[in-house]
Amino acid sequence: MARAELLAPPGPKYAGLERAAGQRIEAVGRRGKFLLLPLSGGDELVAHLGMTGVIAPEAEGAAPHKHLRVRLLLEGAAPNRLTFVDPRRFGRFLVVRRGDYAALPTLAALGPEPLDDAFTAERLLAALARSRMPVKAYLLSQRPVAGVGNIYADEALWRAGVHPLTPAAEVRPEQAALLRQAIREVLEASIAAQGTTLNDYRTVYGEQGDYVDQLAVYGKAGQACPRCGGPLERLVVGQRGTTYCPDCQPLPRARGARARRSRP
DNA sequence: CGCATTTCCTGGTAGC
DNA sequence: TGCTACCAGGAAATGC
Repeated sequence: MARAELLAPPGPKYAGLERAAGQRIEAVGRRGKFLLLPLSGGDELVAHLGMTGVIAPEAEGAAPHKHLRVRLLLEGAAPNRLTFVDPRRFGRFLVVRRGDYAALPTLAALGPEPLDDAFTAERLLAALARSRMPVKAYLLSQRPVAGVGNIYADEALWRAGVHPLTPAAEVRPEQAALLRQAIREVLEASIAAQGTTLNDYRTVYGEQGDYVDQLAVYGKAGQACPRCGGPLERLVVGQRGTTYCPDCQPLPRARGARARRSRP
């Protein structure tokens, strides 16, 4: 590419872009929610869309987007300008030495790809055994498995019948197997539907994702559980809004808890 | 090191 | 209409 232009205030989210000039984009890869584009000079462009980021070609002759943060000037015939637009600036778009993820600790410690064969029930169980966090919060950390965000965590936990507050280390082996399968099914179905468009998300072709029509619980507190018909409830887990079915996703009785007699 | 808390950001919406 | 207040959340920074 000829150059990477930074249109946002400089900062760690947009580090190293000046080094991209003159390097060829050699591939387009992905790990979890991170896009990885190795560059010919030994660097790597790392992008994360956050919640509202969009990577798309820039229309000829149009005014720059209000929230344009980065513009890549590519060589060759138009369309040869690729933009990163990100209203809320939760996204990242930076250049690092290839494979050097010191500035991206979540990427450095990312769990297995959910659709890889390596993501087995046994591996998930072993990962969960290492944490005392609520299972949902631990899933969101990206460490037991890559790529599961707030929407898909709620959907998968509901499918597996696992309460989001279950301590990760107390998830039973059979629950881990159900959860692993549920994560894979939810992600595969969402990919087939081109993702979940709540407000902003668009595919690279500008299309909305239709998985929103298949959501069972996310954002549906107070509505009927599709499985049992009871009311879905809302919690906050790991600072994130969480919807679940109290009947289909029972919290296991705390280990070592004493039986307590209610006052007559 | 593990985990809880705080921070970053803007658009949308509720309430007055 | 215009104002304030608040909420949404992925990952990093900070604080124990």
